[in-house]
Amino acid sequence: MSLVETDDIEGISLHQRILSDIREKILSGAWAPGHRIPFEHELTAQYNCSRMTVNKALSQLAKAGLIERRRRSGSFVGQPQSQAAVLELHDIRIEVEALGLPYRYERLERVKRRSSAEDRALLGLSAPGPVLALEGLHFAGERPFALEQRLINLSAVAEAAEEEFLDIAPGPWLIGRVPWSEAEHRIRAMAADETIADALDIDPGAPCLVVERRTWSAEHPVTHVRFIYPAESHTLVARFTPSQG
Amino acid sequence: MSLVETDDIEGISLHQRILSDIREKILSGAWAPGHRIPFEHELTAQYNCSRMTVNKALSQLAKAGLIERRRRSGSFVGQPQSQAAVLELHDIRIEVEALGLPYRYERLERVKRRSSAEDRALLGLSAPGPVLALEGLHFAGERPFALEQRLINLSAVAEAAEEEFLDIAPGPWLIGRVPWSEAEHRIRAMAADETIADALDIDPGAPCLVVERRTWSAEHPVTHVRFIYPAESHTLVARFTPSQG
DNA sequence: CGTTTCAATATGTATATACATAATCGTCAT
DNA sequence: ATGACGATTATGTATATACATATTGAAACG
Repeated sequence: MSLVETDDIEGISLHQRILSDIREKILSGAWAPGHRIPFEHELTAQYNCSRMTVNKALSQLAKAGLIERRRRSGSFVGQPQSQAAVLELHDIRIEVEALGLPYRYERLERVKRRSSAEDRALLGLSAPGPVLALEGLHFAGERPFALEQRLINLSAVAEAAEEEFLDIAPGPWLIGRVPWSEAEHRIRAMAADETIADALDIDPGAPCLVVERRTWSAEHPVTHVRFIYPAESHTLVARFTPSQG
Repeated sequence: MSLVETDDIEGISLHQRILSDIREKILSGAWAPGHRIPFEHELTAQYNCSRMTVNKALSQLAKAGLIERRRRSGSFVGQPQSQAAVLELHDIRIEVEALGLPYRYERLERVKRRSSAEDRALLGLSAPGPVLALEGLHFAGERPFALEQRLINLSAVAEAAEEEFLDIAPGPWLIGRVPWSEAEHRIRAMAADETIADALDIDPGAPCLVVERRTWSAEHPVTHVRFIYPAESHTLVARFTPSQG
């Protein structure tokens, strides 16, 4: 017999099989939260493999949050999975073009200023500094599709100060330039006030979907953006399959 | 010198350090998409460690999608990250209790019927069959917090037919019983109609956040639920870090 | 009875090694 | 040129081993 077991009949590696066996037990409810799963040495015997192989599977399950491991005590099924879903946030241009409509961006306002207290709160900045405040409209055909209100931290993205953003949206511009390491989204419903209703050509008080995003690059706040969609124009879609395969 | 290197001064393991060093290079833009990162044997030399240790770091980066690995060719920085965000959808009870308010669920309606065409469209069913239609209110203190409209496919969850759901919400009940393998969410804004406004004790036409979820268990549609939140009562939050830390 | 100490135990990380597998490159024959 | 083929190379998976570390449980001690 060769040193390396080749039970690899179905094209999946052994640690993957161990991983999915255990995941199955947990997701099916056979092993309830808090249940102690077999020790590494027991699985080693059960699968007739080395501890390293078992360890690889269990480490991955632990990283995914499905199990919790405690030295000397063993590994336990984690508490009810928080219902996390992967939310895809497409570029607005892509969304509009997916509707078969011509896309256009139009700048409404562009102000360079020292950050106000409100600016700093939105960006998550502690010290004052230069910011760029932008407002623009995304069109689908002739109809306004979304209003964008954005702050850019010029201390983090100095080049943005030179850019006019007349008909290119700041989103794509930033993506090409500043790699982001972290982002936070807030999604809510809101009634359009006079200004927003005017820009989006809807009735004041009409419901809107608001998506706010804060972005960091290596600990530095980069931008805060608020997209305001008329209720009819937008639905976010999120698909979810529990824990990676 | 001991067999195991103990450069573990800062409490992070070596493969973790290698991983975050490389991630840093990628996120900072120093290594652009398509750039070939050093071979395992080069990193082995650079960090003065074994190939297994380097491999562990690179495998994790690959699983996270930050790099792409090709046999015989090497490992390459992946293409621009798709803007996916992890959206946490908590149990409503948890959310309410996090606000420090007492939680209560109250059933408004419960109808068992043969699925209508609309029911089948919502659930994603092709053939007719029995369904349970539920409507209920989630309270935070004395105020309505969310209205829930739910369909349960009784062909998939027969036990639900016997349950009254008078003051236990169908969500937690289902989670304990039916493991779900897939879910789809739709999020949008909507104006409250007469019925909804009445139930939530808000003005007709007031903006609401609507979260709809369809759930499958092993290919079978299980349930469709629509949560309707008054705009003030709810903000979805999604945090995102490209590739886990 | 409470506390300290110590051995046992399960996991965490790393090593050196072995073989498998996929892709690429150069060589050689057609 | 072109295509077949084998050598080379980088990654993929697994093994056996070694030592670290946190935590538990029991024994020893005051």
